[in-house]
Amino acid sequence: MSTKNKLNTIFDSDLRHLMVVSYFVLGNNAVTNRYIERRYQFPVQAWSTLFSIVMFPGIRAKEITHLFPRPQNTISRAISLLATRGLIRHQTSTTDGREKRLFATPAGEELLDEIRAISVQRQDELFSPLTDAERETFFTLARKIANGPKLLESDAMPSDVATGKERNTA
Amino acid sequence: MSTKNKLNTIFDSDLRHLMVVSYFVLGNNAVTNRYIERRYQFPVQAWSTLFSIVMFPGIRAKEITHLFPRPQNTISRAISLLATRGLIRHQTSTTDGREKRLFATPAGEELLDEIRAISVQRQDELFSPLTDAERETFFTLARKIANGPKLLESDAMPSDVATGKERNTA
DNA sequence: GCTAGAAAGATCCATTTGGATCAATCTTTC
DNA sequence: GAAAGATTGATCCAAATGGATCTTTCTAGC
Repeated sequence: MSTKNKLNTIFDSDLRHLMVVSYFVLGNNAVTNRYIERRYQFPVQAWSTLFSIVMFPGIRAKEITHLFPRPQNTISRAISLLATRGLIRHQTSTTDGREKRLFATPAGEELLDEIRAISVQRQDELFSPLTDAERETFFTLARKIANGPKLLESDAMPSDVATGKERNTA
Repeated sequence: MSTKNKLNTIFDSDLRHLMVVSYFVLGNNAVTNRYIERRYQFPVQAWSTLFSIVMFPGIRAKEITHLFPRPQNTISRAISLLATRGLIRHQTSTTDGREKRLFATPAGEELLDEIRAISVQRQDELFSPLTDAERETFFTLARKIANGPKLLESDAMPSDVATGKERNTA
């Protein structure tokens, strides 16, 4: 049985909906992450962070973790890397001394434009098997899933599950 | 502007197709990975690997990297972890001494059944915003994308791009 | 049947990761 | 207005990651 047939078998199984999305996103991430890291010498979350800051000048680090679901320290590190490179600057909020408002520098905006253009090309490439109408259908459905209440809070896989270790001693 | 509105703005941008999928997969992965690691004390790729082995008895490590696009050493480590736990066994191929054929033990099959049942529940939960018909439409389109020729080989983001460092010295 | 090259899988090691903790600041309650 | 608790973002550190390399085995060409 060839690898292609094995993939088809998986995509016929009871977990097919989850598997097919995992597969294409894992595959796409491998391509995207390698490219961004090699070409720009920073992790992909630095690009996500820069994107957030250019789109929403004055955004706070905490909010970025909600736009791109990554751990807080990951975003924190991306911010300090971008600041070191002179791509963003931060200024402490006047109303709350804990908050740091983030802004892109001209160099940051310029770099974002470049990466963004390449990403649009990548998007076209990735979705090229679909017609325009199909892309919109896919997008509409994906957006419904993204808005679902159980995306980040699961009953099936609760975040406070007892660990294997604890279960053994119980 | 609230975080919810920011998300909607992103989902209205030129990168919306990529962003919406990234968003829901990153979110789902956070939930799934944390659960599997906490509950079973192994990384999520160990479950992917066990799944592959139960589905396809005698599969080789190399093939698993094509079913779940992860680096080769990641799968190699998952295999040795599963073997240590007594969940799988390997036997060197009679026709090729380099190949190790992988098989699940009864304990491995039992564990897979358990995780698989939970994963099906998680799948239902994640896709609950869609009707059954919408789920099938989404699946059909996602499968087309997964089968696309540019998934793992990109023109927009080629794997042999010159690094930032090299470009500076050129 | 010998040698050069390719392929499978294990291992090495510098770097990254993310849960946990910490310091600073703000809010609430009495 | 003092103390307890919550929130933001930085930092710590043990563990995981993944590119590169190594070993073993197979294959091709002569």
